[in-house]
Amino acid sequence: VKVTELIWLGQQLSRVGRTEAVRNAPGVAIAELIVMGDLIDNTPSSITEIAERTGYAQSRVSTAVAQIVERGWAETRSDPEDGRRTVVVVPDEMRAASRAYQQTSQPRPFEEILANVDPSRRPAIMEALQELHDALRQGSSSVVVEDGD
Amino acid sequence: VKVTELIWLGQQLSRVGRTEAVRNAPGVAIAELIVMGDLIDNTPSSITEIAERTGYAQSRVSTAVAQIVERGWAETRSDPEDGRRTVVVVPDEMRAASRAYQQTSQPRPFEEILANVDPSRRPAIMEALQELHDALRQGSSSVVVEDGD
DNA sequence: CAAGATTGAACGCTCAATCTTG
DNA sequence: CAAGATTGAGCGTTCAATCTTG
Repeated sequence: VKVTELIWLGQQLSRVGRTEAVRNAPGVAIAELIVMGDLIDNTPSSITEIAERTGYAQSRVSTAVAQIVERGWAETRSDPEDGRRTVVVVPDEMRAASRAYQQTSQPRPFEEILANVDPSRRPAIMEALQELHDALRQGSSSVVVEDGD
Repeated sequence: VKVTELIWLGQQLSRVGRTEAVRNAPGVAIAELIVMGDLIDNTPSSITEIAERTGYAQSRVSTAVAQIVERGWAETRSDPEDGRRTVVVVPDEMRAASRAYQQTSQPRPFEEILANVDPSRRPAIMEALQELHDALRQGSSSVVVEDGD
């Protein structure tokens, strides 16, 4: 894999995902969805923590969280131990909704990505993507919420 | 893999690659490098063909090619069969230089990506990325040049 | 007419700086 | 002082429209 291939591949993957996201949630910025996904998988977090995990700039996370709260998808509270920190809390209903969504419209973008892949190889590819995702995320020291149904 | 995870993963992959590319080729736009990589792997192509394969907008490819030619990395010729078409030709020396480059500085960005991956799984992950790349590219009907040394 | 060049608006992001406030 | 909000400049890209030219 060449460096340009890596860049290109990354662009295509996020492009396909982005197209799907825009279809399902028109008018919602991608950064908001990424932040929501991050919040769903983690314990209540400060702006800085979210920025570190997602890789977005602090200013971007700050505005994204503001929009998320405006949408009623999460709440912000003051950290009782450090009043300066804004802790973003996502209600469990959102986690449940997210899980429900996964089961219905999961296939679409992955079908597109795997269209030209040998069917017998598809599970291995998906598994590799998941591992890669988890490993990269781990690099940002995230704490995964074991989200018991 | 959730849709937001797909988008995030894609962003990280291209971000890591982009950082490496900027380090090695400061002042060169990413789109130029992607187009160069595309040209190296394909027979001489028109602007439209490059745009279809890379997924970049026609206007972006047009300006990127202009800059590439200015750098002396490729030449444009008129298609003898259709004077309207601009055929972009990359000299074999560039292919050789690209290959030489692969062998030297290949490791860097992939080290970073695979840092938190179980070492025994790394070959499988890299293989999966290559397959995925080739499959997605195939979707844009590219003609790979068998680049005999 | 179709291929490509060119240009300008819009978008989303980063970066950097500044302001507010525990 | 540090966390976060806010704002503006800069960058790269898409989109859409227009112009040029075989």
